[in-house]
Amino acid sequence: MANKAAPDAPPGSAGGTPTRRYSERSRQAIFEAALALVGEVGYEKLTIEGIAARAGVGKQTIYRWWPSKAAVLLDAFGSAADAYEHEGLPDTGDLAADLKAVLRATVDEFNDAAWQAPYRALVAAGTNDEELSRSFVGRLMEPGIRLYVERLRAAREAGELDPDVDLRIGAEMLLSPFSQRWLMRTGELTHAFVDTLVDQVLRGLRRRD
Amino acid sequence: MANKAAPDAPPGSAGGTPTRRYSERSRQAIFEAALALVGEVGYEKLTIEGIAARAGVGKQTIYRWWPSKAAVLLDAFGSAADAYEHEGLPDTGDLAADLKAVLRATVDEFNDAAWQAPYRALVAAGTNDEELSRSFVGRLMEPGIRLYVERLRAAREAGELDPDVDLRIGAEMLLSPFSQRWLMRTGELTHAFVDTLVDQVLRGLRRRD
DNA sequence: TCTCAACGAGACGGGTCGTCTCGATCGAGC
DNA sequence: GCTCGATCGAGACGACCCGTCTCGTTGAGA
Repeated sequence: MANKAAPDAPPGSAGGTPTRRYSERSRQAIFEAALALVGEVGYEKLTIEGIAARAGVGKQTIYRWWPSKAAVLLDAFGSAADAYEHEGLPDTGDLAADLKAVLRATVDEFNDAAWQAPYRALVAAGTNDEELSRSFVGRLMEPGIRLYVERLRAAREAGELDPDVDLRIGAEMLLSPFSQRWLMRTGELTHAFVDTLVDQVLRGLRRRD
Repeated sequence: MANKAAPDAPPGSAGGTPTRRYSERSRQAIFEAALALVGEVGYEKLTIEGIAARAGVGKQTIYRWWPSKAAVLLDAFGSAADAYEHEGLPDTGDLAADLKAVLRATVDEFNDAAWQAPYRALVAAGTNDEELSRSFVGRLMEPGIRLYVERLRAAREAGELDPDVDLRIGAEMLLSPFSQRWLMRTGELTHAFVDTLVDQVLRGLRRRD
């Protein structure tokens, strides 16, 4: 079954299909309009008509390629995220320091207002739409989680972590309290918080001497 | 500033204001209609008009008391949740067993379809609406988190946990991976998962011998 | 140069929004 | 019991957005 949230990119990605017609200009205009508008009016008041008008595009052009405003945002966000490809977490040999550095940077990123509106909008939409959330998780979240799992695996193989540790759950112990605080505003997102979190999580994962 | 998501309950709670007029029948009918409808058509297609029609109530009666459909759901959910007051987590002296028992029960509860729609809807709405999310967290989530913090505190005072442990973050290490999996569907919610999670979290919190 | 799908633009019926206006209903105070 | 006034159920109203459907127009592929 085709992933309705990620339609074929018209001219890009040399697929098997002959090729769609021109549209790249409209595509970019739609992404920019969607991201700008969701920041201005919020997700609830974001409309397809509004995006089309702002992008200088016909409504049909949007309806032709995306099934919902959430799908437009997902593509817009994914297109922006693809820009900086993941190159893995740093590995200086000091696991705690590496994790703290990355998570501190992520704190700053998540406290940036420009980021918040579209990202929150996507999570919210995915909460109520299972298919969308699967696309969202698979495209934007899962790769990030795997980076942490891999960094933990390297530490385990270096003898730093207990061999019996469940790496996936270990990564979730690091990331979920973080994203939960941000998403549901159950607590502040500070450098001190991630430092304590990293220390307390690693205490449980480390090999006993 | 008044909490717009939780208007004065008309006849209940003897406040300073003289008293609102009768409405309890309508109030209950609105809650029942809202919860039933959100389960049938989902949050996106839930409308104020629909709730009013189903409850046999004028639209104005809803608009008079609540600012949005999310606020109606929050009150409906809170009113249902107030029914079974929290009486604290079990304390048999075996922390791991107690936590596993409670979290396993919570797994079953969260896998219940009837629960999911309104709860997801509220989280989603709160994601995009800061004030709503603060009401939601304060009224429905924070009390639950505190139960875990208190159970951990009892264990720490019994000498089971390290005295330096941050209880709040400890509780989040237990609960956030859980709710994250449920909310964003990043993984399955099973008894085996919570068992491993509890073991792995407690490994880090326990006092070293 | 010709062809034809995608394009911008916008008309269309249907539905919901939030506000407003009706009598009717009921609690509070006399 | 009677008056008073706020809330009640009901629904009309204009505005907006939905998703579909035409229009000519544009531009890439043959």
